[in-house]
Amino acid sequence: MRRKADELIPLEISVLEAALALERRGIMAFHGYSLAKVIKTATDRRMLTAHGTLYRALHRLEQAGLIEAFWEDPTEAERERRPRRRMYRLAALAAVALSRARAQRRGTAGKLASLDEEPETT
Amino acid sequence: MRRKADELIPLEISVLEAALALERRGIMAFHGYSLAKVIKTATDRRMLTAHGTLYRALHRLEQAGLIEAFWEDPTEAERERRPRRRMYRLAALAAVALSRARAQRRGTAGKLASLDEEPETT
DNA sequence: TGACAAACAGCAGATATCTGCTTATTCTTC
DNA sequence: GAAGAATAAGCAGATATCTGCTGTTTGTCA
Repeated sequence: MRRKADELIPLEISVLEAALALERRGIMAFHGYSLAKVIKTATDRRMLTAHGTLYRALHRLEQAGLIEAFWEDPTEAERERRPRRRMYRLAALAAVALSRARAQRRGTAGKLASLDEEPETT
Repeated sequence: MRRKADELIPLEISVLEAALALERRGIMAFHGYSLAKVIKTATDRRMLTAHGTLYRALHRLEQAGLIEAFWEDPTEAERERRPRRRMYRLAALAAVALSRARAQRRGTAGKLASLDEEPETT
């Protein structure tokens, strides 16, 4: 695909917008799997048939400095008897990058803003 | 199935024998997934189609005090980019229980002793 | 001996994350 | 405008552990 430096592709914009929406609801950290579920329901049909695409997008965003990653407290995962989550938080740069990206390609993404309404984010 | 108190069923015997064999090779701790791989190759045909059976057997053995469980160091899992393992170690009681069980039902299990030879235990 | 209850076996899938391979798309350069 | 290079998307499956449900086996008791 070869991208222009400093640009965001639709999936990345979607991730950032979803994170922003969560932040507005007071949820300051998210993880890949929850995002995948949100995206699957928000953008109806099959997307991310395998989750690899999403996780790779998260890695890219992390590398770009737009999100910050950290592993959740292992005792929490133990207590809830599930695999440990890698948590993400929006970085300060994200808002700027997002508005710039939105200005460039408007209308391409934005389907995930719908999670402003619904609860249920696990 | 309803079992007599203090008895071991074949799968449990297999697990303990596999653990004992590993111990003799100097490997003092094992985890469920590795055991599943060993069992799958040692007892040729399909066994443990789903791994649930094995994990439940491990829980039983833990409850019976024959193995001791602990979660591996999370930094290790991070470093190797894989889920955290729940490690098991034979308890002191295991040897006694095993020989008693072997005396009771001899010839029923024992297929896993073959891992005395092969390396490759991850 | 037959019925019942308890517990195991097997099936299916959830929870999370990650990687290798192939295919499709897009940018750049000529 | 076509070719070539880089990178994302999609497919498939590995790595680990766990749970709910159904079916099967076995010990016990009448």
